Amino acid sequence: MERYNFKELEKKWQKIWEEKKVFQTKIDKTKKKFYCLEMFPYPSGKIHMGHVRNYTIGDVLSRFKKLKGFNVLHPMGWDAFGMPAENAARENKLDPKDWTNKNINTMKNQLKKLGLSIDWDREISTCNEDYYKHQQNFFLELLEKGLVYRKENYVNWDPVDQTVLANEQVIDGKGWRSGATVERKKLSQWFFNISKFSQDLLDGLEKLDTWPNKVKTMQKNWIGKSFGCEINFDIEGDLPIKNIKCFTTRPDTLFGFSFLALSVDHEVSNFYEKNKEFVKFKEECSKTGTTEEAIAVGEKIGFKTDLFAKNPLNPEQKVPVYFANFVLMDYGFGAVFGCPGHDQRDFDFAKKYNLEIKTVVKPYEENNNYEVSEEAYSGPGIIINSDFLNGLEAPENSVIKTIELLEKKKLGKKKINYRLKDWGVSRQRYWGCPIPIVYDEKGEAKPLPKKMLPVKLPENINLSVKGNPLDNQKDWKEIIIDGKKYTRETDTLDTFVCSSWYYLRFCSPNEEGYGFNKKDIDYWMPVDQYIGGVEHAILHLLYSRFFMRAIDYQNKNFNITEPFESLFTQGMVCHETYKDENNNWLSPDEVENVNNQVVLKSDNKKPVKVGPSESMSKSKKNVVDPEYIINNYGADSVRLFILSDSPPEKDVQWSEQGMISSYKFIQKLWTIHNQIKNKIANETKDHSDKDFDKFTNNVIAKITNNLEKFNYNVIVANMYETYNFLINFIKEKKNLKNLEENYKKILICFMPVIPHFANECLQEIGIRQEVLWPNYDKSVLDNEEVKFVIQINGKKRAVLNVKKDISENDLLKFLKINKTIDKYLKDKEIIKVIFVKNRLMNILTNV
RNA sequence: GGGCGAAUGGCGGAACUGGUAGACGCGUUGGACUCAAAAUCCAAUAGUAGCAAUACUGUGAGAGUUCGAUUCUCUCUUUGCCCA
Repeated sequence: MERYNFKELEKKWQKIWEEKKVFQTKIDKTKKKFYCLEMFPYPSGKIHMGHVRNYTIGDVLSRFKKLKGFNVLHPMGWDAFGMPAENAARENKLDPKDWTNKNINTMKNQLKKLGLSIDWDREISTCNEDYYKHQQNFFLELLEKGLVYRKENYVNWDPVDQTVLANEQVIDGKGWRSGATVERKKLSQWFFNISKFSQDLLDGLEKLDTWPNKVKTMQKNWIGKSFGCEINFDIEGDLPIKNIKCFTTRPDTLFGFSFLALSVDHEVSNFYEKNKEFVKFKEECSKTGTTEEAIAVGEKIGFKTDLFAKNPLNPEQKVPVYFANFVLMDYGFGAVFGCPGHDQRDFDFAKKYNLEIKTVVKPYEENNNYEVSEEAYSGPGIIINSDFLNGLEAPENSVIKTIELLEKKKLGKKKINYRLKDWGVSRQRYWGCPIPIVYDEKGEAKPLPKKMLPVKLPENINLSVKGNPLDNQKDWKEIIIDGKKYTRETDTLDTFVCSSWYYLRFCSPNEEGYGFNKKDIDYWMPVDQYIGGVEHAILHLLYSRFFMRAIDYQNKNFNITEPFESLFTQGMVCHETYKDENNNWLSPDEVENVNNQVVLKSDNKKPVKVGPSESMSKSKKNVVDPEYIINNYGADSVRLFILSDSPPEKDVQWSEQGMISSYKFIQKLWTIHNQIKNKIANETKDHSDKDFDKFTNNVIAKITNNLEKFNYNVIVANMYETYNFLINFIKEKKNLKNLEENYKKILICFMPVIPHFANECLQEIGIRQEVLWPNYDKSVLDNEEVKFVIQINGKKRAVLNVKKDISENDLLKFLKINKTIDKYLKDKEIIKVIFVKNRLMNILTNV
C-alpha cells in the first residue's frame, strides 16, 4: 500500500471540481437556498493563517449545507482598494492596479489549493470599474435621497507628506511615515447620514437573534443612545451672546453647577479669534488629540472667558464660562455644564481652577451631611442640597422629574442623544472609488449626470508627487459638461463603502445596469451565515447595516434592512514569540526545540527567549506561511488542524506538533481505509452487527449536531473517535454485511473537513454519484441496552449495562443480587430512590 | 471607571435540558519492531494512599439551592476583550 499522496490527490480533486463546475451556483427555486459568506480579504500579497481559519470554517459549513441538499451560494472576492497598494506602488514605482491584481492572482491560487468550495465564477474585485461604477451610482442615489452631504470637518494632516492621516496612522502625535507633528486641519468632506438611522440600527439589533451578544453590545455602545435634556443657559457678559445650549444626561445635578465648559470650536470662539492667549490655548488643545480616551486620560485645561452663565433653577447663581479641552464639538452642542461633585472630569477641572465643588447626590448609606472629597461620586443615591429636588432617587426618578420641571418652566426640553456620528467617506487618496461629483467655477458641488458614469480612475499617474494624486492630475480633473467647465472631486471613497454592499453584488455579479438585480437578491438575500473576525464588529458591520437601510430608504423595490441573518466571529491564530539575546524578534523557522529547550537553528544553538503566544503578525515575526504548510502537509491536514485545537470562536495556538499529528492522522486513516476497502471487496459478509450500526448512528448524530453548533473542534475529536473505533473493529476481524453502508456514511461525515481525502475514499469503494448527508435514526441509539449509573447516597458506585426502559422496581431487584452494589446496601435501610429513566439511579440509605 | 465574557490534568480542550468530570488531541512514561535510530504500533497517564481490588480528594476561592452542581443563585479573586 502506498502512502496517501496528498499532492497528487488534492490536485486531482481540485481539477475535477473546477472542470465539472461543481460549486457553480444558479437560482433553483425547488431547493432551499443557503448563502454562506466569509469576509472577503484585502489582497495584501499572500494569504495568512487567519484567512485559512476563516475560510476553512466557512467551507466546512458550505459543504455541510450542500450535502444537506441546500442550494449553497459560497462566493469570494477582493476588497481591493486601499492604502497598502498605494504605498507599495509608491515605494516600488509600480501601478497600484498591477500590484493589486498580482496579489489577487497569487492569493486566489493559494485559496484554491485549500480546496474551498467556492463559486469562482462570481468572483468580484472592488477596484474593477464594473464594480465601482455601481457604487458611484449608489452614491448619487443616496445624494438624491438626502443621505449624503458635504461639511467641513477636522482631519489629521501631515504637513510634510501633504496628506490626511487616519487616526491609527498618528503615533504619539506624529505622522507614521514622515514623523512630522500632525496638525488638525479643516477640510470639506462628504458624509453619509448614518446618524439618521441611529434608532433604527439600534432596534434592528433586537431581531438579530443569532448574532453574538458581544457584537450586539458593542454596536449598542457605539450607537450610544442617551436620554437627557437640552438646557438653555442665560449668559451675562460683554459679548452679544444671550444664551448657550447644552445637552446633559444629568439635569438633576443642576444645583451642583459650578462652571460652563465650551469646546474651542464652539461659535463663541469666534469672538476670541484675535485673543493671542486663546489662540495659544486652542493650539494646545489640538495637541492632546481628539480620541475620547486621550481626553479622558490627558490633563484637563481651560481658558476663562469674561462670560457668566445663570443656573436656570437658581437664577441667583452665576458661574464662569470656560473653554475646555475635554469638550468636543461633536457631542451634544459642544457645551457642557460642569458639576464637579458628580463627574470626574468636571472634578479634575474644578480642582485645577479652584472652582466650587458642591455635593448634590449622596449614596444611600450616607447621611445628609455627606460631602464629596477625594473624587466625584457618580453612583446612585438621594438628591440633597437641591431645594425642591431634595429626596428624589437619583438617577432613576430625579432625571425625569427635573426634565418635567424644566419643560414646564420652558427652560429646557427632553432630548435623546446618540453618540453615533455621521460617516465621513472622503479620503484624499488615489487608490479608491472616485466620487462622482464635479464643482462649477463658483466651487458649487454638482452630481455628475448618471449617464456619464463611471468616473474611471486615471491610469499611469505619478504617485511620487506629494499630496492627493488625483488633485495633481490636471487633465483628469478638468471636465467639460454641456460646454461648461467643471473640476472633478479629487477625493475617493472610504474603502468601507466598497465592503458595505459587496454581498449584494455576489448575487448578481454580472448585472450591467445596476449593482444587483431584484430577482437575484429576492432569492439569495439575506446572507444566512456571515463569518469573519470580531475586529469588524463595529465599523464594517454597522456600515453594511446602514447601507441596506440607505438603499431601502424611499425605495419600494427593496425591502432588506438586515443583510446578515446570522453572524459568527472566529478567533485569531496565535503563535509563540521568540527573541534572541539582543531582543530581536525571531521567526519560528529560525528556532528549534532541542530537549525541551528552544534554541537557534543556526550552528551556535544559542538559547532563545520564548514569549507569550500572540496573534500572528509580521512585526513580531511569529507567522507561519500557509502555502509552505499546504505544500508540506496538504490542504486536508491544514484544514483538520486549524479546526482541531480550539473552538472556532476562540483564539487558536498554532503548533507544528499539532500540524504534524493532523498530517499523521490522515495517513492513519488512509491505512485503515485500505484495510476496510479490502474487506468490502474480498471477504464474504456473514453477519450484520448492531454495535457498528449503533456507532455509526451515534457518530452521525454527534457530527451533525456539532456542525450545527459550530463545535468544529469537537467534530475533529469525533473523527478521531471514529478512527479508534475502526481500528478496533479491524482487529476483531469481523466480516459484516453492513460494513460498506456504514463506512460510506462515515466518509460522508468526513467530507466537510477533509473533502479531498473523503472524496477519494468514496470513489475507491465505488461511489461515484453525488452523495447526501446521512440521516441518523434516534431509535437505533441505545436500542437495547443502556449504561445505567448507580449512585449510593450521591456517590457513583457502578455503571451497569441494563435493558432499555427498565423499570425502577426491576432495577432495584437486580441491584440486590449484584455483589458490588449489595455490599453498600447490606444492613441499611433504603430511605429514598431517585430514578431517572435510562440514565441514573440514586439510592439514599440511612447512615 | 463602565459593559460583556472566561477560569476544568503538564498543555489545548470535551461534558446533551442539573445526572459517569477529564471525550479527543498534544506532551510525558513504559513496551514491541530495529544492530541502532527515525517512522510505525501497543499500553499507561487528574492527585494522594495502596502490590492490587479499592478508598478518599478534585472543575479559580467561599457560601447557598438540590438526592445530585463544571452546569443554577450570591460574594470574592484572577484574567481577557470592548468602551471610556
